[in-house]
Amino acid sequence: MNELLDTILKGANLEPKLIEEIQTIGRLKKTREGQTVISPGNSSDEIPLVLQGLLKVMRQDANGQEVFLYYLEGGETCAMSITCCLEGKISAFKVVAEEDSLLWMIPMSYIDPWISKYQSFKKYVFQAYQTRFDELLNAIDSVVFHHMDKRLYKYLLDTQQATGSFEIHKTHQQIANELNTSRVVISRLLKKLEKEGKIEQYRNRIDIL
DNA sequence: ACATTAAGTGATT
DNA sequence: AATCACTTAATGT
Repeated sequence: MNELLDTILKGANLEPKLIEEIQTIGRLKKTREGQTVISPGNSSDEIPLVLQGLLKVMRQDANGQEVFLYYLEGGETCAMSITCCLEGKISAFKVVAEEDSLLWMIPMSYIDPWISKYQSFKKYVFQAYQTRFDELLNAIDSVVFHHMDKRLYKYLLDTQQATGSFEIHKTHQQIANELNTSRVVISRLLKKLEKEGKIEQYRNRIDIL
């Protein structure tokens, strides 16, 4: 029934037996743009694997302040939520659909057994984790050294990469919220990027050159 | 034409 | 880099 899932699993170098298990055990979930997939607190007992579309992973603090962390694209799964669920802890992450997306939801309870049972799954998880870890280190650097300009530019490039479009349809205010800064700062930095010839600006829209 | 929302700017901390 | 106060520009009704 699901060719998408098929091609994604085949591309991930997983054992045929595991692929079978994933196909029989998971369930398909459709999310509309803007819909929350995982929110901190209500510990969902399922891990999303992105089949199609785009998920946005954010960190949320006690005051409800949100910071953009990274995107999850097709074939990717949330390494954070996997490690969280292994520890039985509630995730402090929020995952929101950035576009209408198709997800394959896998019950948490299967994750741990699969890791011990399947070498390929262990590799898959660790690889996902490694990638995120490297990214987070970079993110920390940017925050600590107050490089908002670099953070912003990286955010733009990430968005372009993830959506596959050179047009970003967001307001300065929305971007400011994602990076946890003020609109004024974003406006100024975008202006700078525009002067440097890296972007073009319109209302509700930024083009990456 | 008027109201609303988005974006630009100078001054200040 | 953040905030304030204010201006200008774009859009909706």
